[in-house]
Formats: sequence, structure tokens, C-alpha cells
Amino acid sequence: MKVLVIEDDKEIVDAISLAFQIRWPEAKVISTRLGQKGVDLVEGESPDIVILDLGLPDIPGFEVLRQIRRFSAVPTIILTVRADEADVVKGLEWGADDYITKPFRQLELLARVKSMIRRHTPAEESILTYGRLKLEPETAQLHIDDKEIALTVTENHILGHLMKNAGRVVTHSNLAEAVWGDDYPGATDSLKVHIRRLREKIEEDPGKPRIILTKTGIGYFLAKPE
Amino acid sequence: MKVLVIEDDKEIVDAISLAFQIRWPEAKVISTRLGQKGVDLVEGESPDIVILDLGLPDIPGFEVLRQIRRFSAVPTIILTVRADEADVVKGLEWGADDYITKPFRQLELLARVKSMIRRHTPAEESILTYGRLKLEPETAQLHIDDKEIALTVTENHILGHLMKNAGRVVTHSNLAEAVWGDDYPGATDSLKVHIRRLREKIEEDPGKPRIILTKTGIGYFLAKPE
DNA sequence: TATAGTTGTAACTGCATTGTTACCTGATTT
DNA sequence: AAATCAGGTAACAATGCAGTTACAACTATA
Repeated sequence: MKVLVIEDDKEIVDAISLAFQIRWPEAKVISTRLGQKGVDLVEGESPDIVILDLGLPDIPGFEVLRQIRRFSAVPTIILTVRADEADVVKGLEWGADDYITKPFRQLELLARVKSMIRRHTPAEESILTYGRLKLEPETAQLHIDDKEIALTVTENHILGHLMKNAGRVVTHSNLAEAVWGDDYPGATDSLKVHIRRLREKIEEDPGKPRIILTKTGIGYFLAKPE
Repeated sequence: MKVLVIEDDKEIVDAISLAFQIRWPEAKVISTRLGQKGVDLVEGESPDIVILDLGLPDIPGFEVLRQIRRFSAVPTIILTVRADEADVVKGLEWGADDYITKPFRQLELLARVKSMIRRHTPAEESILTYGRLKLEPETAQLHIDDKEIALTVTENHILGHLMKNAGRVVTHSNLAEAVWGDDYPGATDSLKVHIRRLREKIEEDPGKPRIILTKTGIGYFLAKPE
């Protein structure tokens, strides 16, 4: 994960670096204050994402973007102050993928970056396979033998987590965290309903499950394929 | 759970204490208004987490952090007012783990504290092993050689306690306490039934146990592996 | 705004786990 | 040898957890 920041205001560069350092330490942040240098760096460093300020000291932001787009489709977020809305439109026309206005909150920036990377990482992503089950987490499409089954997002998360822990018992709290994040309020009831719905979709007889099995008092696990 | 707050503004200390008291009463909060005292307290009280204000009356916040880091890796959150972003960078360089700006919302503070603690408690997964027995207390999964055996929660507690006291004799009351907590009503009878059920699952011949052995009048113990 | 699809909640049901009781076995004491 | 005691065993009852269903709240889409 490599991020290129093209921005002349050192404070903002610091803020961005900081945001990444804390919340996403694996990402590497490089920066420059000049547009021309920025274009070179896109070529030389091939970053995974570019954050581009429109007000640069040497050349206009659009120009930077235009030059980058000549040879690269790298996802690009443009930074702007609120007033420059016309610029934003122009920026998007020139091929930017998103924009964010200054001042911005760190979390917002990171959220945008992450969603953009998700969008621009062309599918690929591992297809999970376990026994007769094949799951594309990306699209929530499940295949059993050659039947195609559409899962909802929650079902996708649950089954995905079970498959990632192939055969091992997964705790209720563990599953809940995988689905709802750190602090699940008390949604332990809804888990069993989702399990039921999953079983309805994938089990021969949902009343006598042979795939998603229960470990009473602990959690759930996938039966070993024969 | 012990939290050390190093902060000179009494109002903020109160706010933090309050937040914990309400949302997380088991946590113990101690505090000091002096940096030097704070360093001493880290050493003397070995808190699980430190919340450190950068603007202290006696010595600079970084200095406190630097001294703490000489002997301790305790997770540390630094507190700062918005303007001091440069300080934050410095703080992170000196080894802080996160920061939060004043004024902050209570829930945000607690969320950060919790996520940090999770990060710094590297999965207490410890798998218990004794002879041919391997037990995951987390999921109540037992392996003997390569057979997989599903235990119920109580069986899990009992066997876990026996394994933690590998080879030593564990008294009835001791075991009962491990399973039912301090005040077991008089459920001493049910213990032998659980032992019986355990033996049925793991012994070759439950009538002639070779793994879970009885010390008449005292309790139970695990046989020494050959 | 209406509609379909998805998700969370609550009440009820059924079953696995658990605790209780009664009785048996074998060892130890008298 | 009878009495006593501790633990083993089996059957049964109580409990609590998971399964089930229906419904209300919410989201996205037309």
C-alpha cells in the first residue's frame, strides 16, 4: 500500500501522514510540494493512490491530473477548499475519482481512500472454497456444486468468516465482531436468525443441518467435507 | 483493568473517571497532575493503559513518554489540544500508540481505549497441552492424538482446570469453584457425574480410567503421561 | 411515495446440557 | 461379616440455549 500526497501545505501533509500512521500503519506515505515532481513520482513510484491538492505553487492542479492521466489510471482524490466548487467539477471531468474539501476530518479521508481502493482493486480477491461451497466474498455469490445462490451482505459476512476458519469452531462473539464490528450492542439474538436464514438457503433440510453445525454454548462451525 | 491518567486539569480527569465509572465500572482509574509522578506510577502500579496530557506543569509531555518508554511498553494515548498537531507527530515518534484531541467525547475515548487494549492483548489463545491431550479453552475443542472431541462448556472448564494443574491433585471444592464460581450451592454431587461424562468421552474404558484419576476423599488429577 | 428486500427483535418451542436422585460397587472400619 | 463411606453409574427432571416463526423497522430502488 503506497500513498502519494501532492500538496504544498506542510501542515496538511503532516495531518495526512499522521492519519495513516495511526489508523493504517502498513500504508507508506510519500509526498511532494510540486506538481511536476508529483507527476514524476506517479511514474517512478507507482503508488496505489494519489491525493492531489488543486492549489499548487508551480502548476495548476488540473494540469497535474491531466499529465498523470496520460499514462496512469491510478485512483486519485482531489483536495480543495470549499470555495472552489467549479474546480471540483473540472477536476472530476479530467478524471479524478473523488474529492474532499479542506478542512477535512481524518476518518473521512481514510474512509474515502479505503472505499476507493476497494473499488479500484479489480475483483481478483480470493474465492473461498470449502468442500462443495464456493464463495465470492466480493459479490456475495455462493456456489454449491453448480447451483448459484445469492446471499445478503450479512449472510455473506457470516459464511465468509466461517469459511475462513474452515472447520474450526467460531465463537458467537467472534462471529458477531466479524459482522458488526468491535462493539456489538447485544445483537446476539439476531445471529441465530441469520444462521437460520443461511441454513434455509444452503442446507438440504434446515432443521437437520449438515453444513453449518452448532456448538451449544460456544458458537458455530462448518462440518468437515467428506 | 487499571488506567493511569497523567493530566493537570482536574476537570478533564474527572470527565475521564466519570466516563469509565459509567461505561466500564470494573476499570480502576488512578491519576496524577505531575509528569514525574506519572512515570513513577507507571513503574509502581503497572497500569494496563496510560492517558497522557502533553501540557503538564512540571515537565514536557514527550519527556514523560520518553522516560516511560525506557522501561515499559504500556499502551499510551496522548491528549492534546487541536493546535498542537506538530506535538502529536513528535509524540508518535516517541512511541505513543494513539492520540485524541481535546475536547473529546467520552465514547470516543472509551472506544479508543478498548480497541487499543485489544490490539495489545495478543489473543490469549493459549492451547493447553498435557500428554496426548490438546485443549482449546476458547472453543471447547479437545484433541487426543488426532481425534477431535467436542466438549460441553462445563466439561471444558473441568478438564481445563485439571490441565492447568497438570499432574497435581485438584480438590473437589477447588474444581467446583473453577466451574461454578465462589459460591457453589452444594452441587458437589454433580461433579462426579460430569467426571463420568468426561471419562466416557476420552477414556478407552470409562470404568477403568487411565487419564482422569481419582484421589479418594480429596479430588481428581490427571495421570502422568508415559 | 410506494414497494421489495433485508435486518433486528421478541415470543414461543424444543432439545441438549446440566443437576438431582437413587442405587450399586468396592474398600475400609469395627 | 456387618456397617460405613466414597465414588461410580444410570435414569430422570429442570434449566437454559438454540431453533423457529412472525413481525416491525429500516434501506434501497423505482
